[in-house]
Amino acid sequence: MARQALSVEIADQLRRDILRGKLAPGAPIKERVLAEEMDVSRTPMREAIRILAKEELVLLRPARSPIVANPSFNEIADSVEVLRALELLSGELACTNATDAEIAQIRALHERIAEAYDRVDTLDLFEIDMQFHIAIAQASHNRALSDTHKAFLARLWRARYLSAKQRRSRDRVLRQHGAIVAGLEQRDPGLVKTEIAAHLEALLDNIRRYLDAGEAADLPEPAPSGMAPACATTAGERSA
Amino acid sequence: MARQALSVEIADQLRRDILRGKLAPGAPIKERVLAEEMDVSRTPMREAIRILAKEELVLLRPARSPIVANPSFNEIADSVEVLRALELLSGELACTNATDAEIAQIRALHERIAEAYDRVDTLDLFEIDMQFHIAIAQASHNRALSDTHKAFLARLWRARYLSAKQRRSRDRVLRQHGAIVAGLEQRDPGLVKTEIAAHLEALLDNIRRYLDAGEAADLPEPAPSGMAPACATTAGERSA
DNA sequence: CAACGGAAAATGGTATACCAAAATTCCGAG
DNA sequence: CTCGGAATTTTGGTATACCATTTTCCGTTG
Repeated sequence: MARQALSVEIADQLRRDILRGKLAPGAPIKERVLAEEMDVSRTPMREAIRILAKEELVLLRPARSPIVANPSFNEIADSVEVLRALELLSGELACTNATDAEIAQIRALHERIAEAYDRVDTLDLFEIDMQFHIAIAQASHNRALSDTHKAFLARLWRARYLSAKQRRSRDRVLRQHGAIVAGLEQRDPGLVKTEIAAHLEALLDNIRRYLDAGEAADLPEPAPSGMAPACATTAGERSA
Repeated sequence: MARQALSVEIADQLRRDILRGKLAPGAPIKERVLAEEMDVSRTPMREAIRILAKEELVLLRPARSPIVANPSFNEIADSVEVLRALELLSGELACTNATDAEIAQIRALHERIAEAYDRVDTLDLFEIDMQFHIAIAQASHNRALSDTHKAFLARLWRARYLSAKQRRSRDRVLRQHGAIVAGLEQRDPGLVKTEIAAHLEALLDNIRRYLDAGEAADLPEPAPSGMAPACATTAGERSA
């Protein structure tokens, strides 16, 4: 028996396509078409779509094609607010529960980010950044917390990725990461929480700036109603 | 087109069965058998199981029957800790964002609980209690928050239900609910947060007490139908 | 008698066929 | 030329059949 792989694999692929922009926000997800393209049957494709729906990367509409989520800034801000609460709790718990080895690993990730910052592709850098934040959540030794935190990170993946792509805050990011690590090493919840809050505040600022710029420059391509043809276009681009 | 109903309906039914104890913690969920029993095909049954898995009411195991979740006290405590963070944020935001009408509705629910406390079935009372807490989260006007909060409430449904069934804390519950409502009416985040924290602290105490008593009295009743050996085995592994 | 091995049954994952509702298209009336 | 409605097409939901792996249990063997 294939170890529960196919639908998960499909979900991973779809997620990548969404984040890379191959499937634009607002574009419909036609399970039949995508299943054909990926050469799988509709059943695992359906499951994959459900997985992404649970991550809020796609929106399920009753009796309609699911569409790629296209959250407004306010919706993103709401998610960031929840993420902040989760990360603050993570930081606090990690100060108590993390092992020295875990903290050392978090520092290692921080240094890996610093070392790679100007060297690697944004997406790769972004992956390491995700690991950094996930590692902190896991250091809380609270599975419910780290899982939920991970889910929100996934949900905000696109927004965070677009923010990271700007690369306008190298120094700030590294400084804040460093401060968080230092706070963990000193087991100082206050310090950790302060820095995490500042970090997320800056993230939100970055996203706001990007969306403002994007609106002016037609970046977020709203695709509200007239995207029926856009659908075909996007689907066509997909195979390219 | 059936409005995406069947799998959701099945999920609701399964959830009820789980919470009512018809499907004991640790019992395997055989999609074929259950589909037969409910007279539906395996496809929507599968989806229903995934829905419940996402709520962490059932555990998906690779290449094995899913089983009804049987969280340890520590796992429940972890979830409650996250729930607390979510409810604290909800309360704080609700003080700023809630409309007067929403707060009035929350008060109405509180009074309905007080009125019904000694009159109705535990499960019914519990439903109203859920509505009360959900209403507060929704009053935050943060969809990501209220949705996540709702998910955790669902995840903790069984533990909270078992706690509520004891009915040992009528006065405390009503007093705390009243204080939360008062805090909202005064738009006093400090008061609201204090009371919510106390409320959840008490919940956790209640759950701990129940589980302690249950362990002594063999409460986690083994599976009713013929899957006794598998149930015992799995449950044993789980807690280990 | 216990331990091991293999055949058979059971089970979850996948593919496909069918159905009903919704969206779209197309034709005819005004 | 426009508008309305019916037929067609499209699409998601459901049922069922098939496959691969896992589990179970019995017979063999040391």
